[in-house]
Amino acid sequence: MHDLKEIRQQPERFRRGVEKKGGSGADVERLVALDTRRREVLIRVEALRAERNRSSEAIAASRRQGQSVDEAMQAAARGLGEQIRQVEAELAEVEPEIDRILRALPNIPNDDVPEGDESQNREVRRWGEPAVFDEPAKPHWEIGVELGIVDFERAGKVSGPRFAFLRADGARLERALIDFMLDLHTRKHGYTEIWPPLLVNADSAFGTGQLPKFGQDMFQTTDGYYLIPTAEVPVTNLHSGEILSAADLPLRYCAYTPCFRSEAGAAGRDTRGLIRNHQFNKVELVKFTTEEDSYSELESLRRDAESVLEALGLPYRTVVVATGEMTFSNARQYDLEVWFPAQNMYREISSCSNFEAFQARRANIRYRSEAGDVRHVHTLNGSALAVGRTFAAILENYQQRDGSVMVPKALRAYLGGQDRIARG
RNA sequence: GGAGGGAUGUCUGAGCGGUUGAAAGAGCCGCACUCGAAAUGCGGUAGGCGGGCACAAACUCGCCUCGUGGGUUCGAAUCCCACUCCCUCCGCCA
Repeated sequence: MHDLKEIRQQPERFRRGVEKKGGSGADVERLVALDTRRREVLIRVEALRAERNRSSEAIAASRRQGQSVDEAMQAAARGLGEQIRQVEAELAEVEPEIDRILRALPNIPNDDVPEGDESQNREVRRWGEPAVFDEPAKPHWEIGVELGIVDFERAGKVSGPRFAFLRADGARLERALIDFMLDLHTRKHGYTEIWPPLLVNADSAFGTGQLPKFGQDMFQTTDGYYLIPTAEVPVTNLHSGEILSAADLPLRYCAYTPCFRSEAGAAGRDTRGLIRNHQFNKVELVKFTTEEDSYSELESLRRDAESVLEALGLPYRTVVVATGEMTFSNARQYDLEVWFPAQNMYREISSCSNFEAFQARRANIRYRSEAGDVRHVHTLNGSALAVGRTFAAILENYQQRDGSVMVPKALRAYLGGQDRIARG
């Protein structure tokens, strides 16, 4: 959510920014007009309230001196109350409309973000050499099924499309990846591990920006909870409504959770495999910091995510995501894309974003600076990594001619020293 | 599910119709003492919105806010209603 005062001061900047993010510039213009109207009415209503307060004060003063209450004074005050009620009704027309528009307005991109659609994403890093295969590389869903470690058919029977069972070494590999990532971030990168609720209320979903516009992307329970689409939601809202101390910043959290997404609107895309399932595991990094530090924290966050791929020996590239492909709430977004040999392309495995104060305003997360003033924090988060996609990338990049899959060295300790997954 | 208690500022915690936007303590900031620190003493310290000011800061005036929403009243932290959340006990249960 934006600060209405900032929009008032720089309407053109917001209009352009919102349009780059696919929002409506007309909404910004409407907001400015409504804001002007609101302040006019507010001045009137506040003057009336001040008058009423003065007369109530006068009644109180004369009571205190033991004088009897002046009927005329009371009647006048009552009349003021009626006038106030009328002007307040005008406010009640304007304010909900301002609120409605403001809450649905996307964040605006930081200056350094390339404009345009996905094709304008700017590569900033490329790491690792894609392996060369004698025969065409198999897709991970074939490898996994042939090894007996992934089962889509039975998942279809038990749940439906876009689900998977993992079995034996598959289930162990998934668990090993989660442990490996958590250990890396908590021991080497200084994050505090969190195990959050997997169901959240509507306020929390609003705080991070899933609501009001993207409710259909989440699974909702019959009694008003949402299954989290990412740990970002509960972990960012961990400090909602709080005023943190500057001395505590930055706060760095790390959380493994299952994530649930309805994938409404993704019909027909990535219907096979582990890339786009309704349920997947993810290790998420979340930071709370100051506006001075948030962009350097974004760089280190991105490095922390990249280090997972490097430790696992998976070739990847990092792109700055162009304005048209960015999410609703963020101001700058890096995507990490891992190499999938069977598809012969890099595909997203992590998204690292700086939300600046956008989420902090929605969730009301502030801090008291050393100077003593209260300001909104900047929030950041990034996947490090999406576990299901990492699992898939390992199968494809480490596949052997005999159908087995080598285990990346960094992971072997988590699999009791096992260096290969073969048909069992 | 049943019975009861509670929600106040950065935190703990008083207040229970009118100088209470709020006692006290802690924390934090400033100053004094000190070579420095600790300890001690003195002072300051809620948030939001709007006006004035050419922007901003500072300053200043006003409005709103004591879980949320509504009501009673000239006037509500204080009374009434609804809701949310937390705690205790009982029941049930992984």
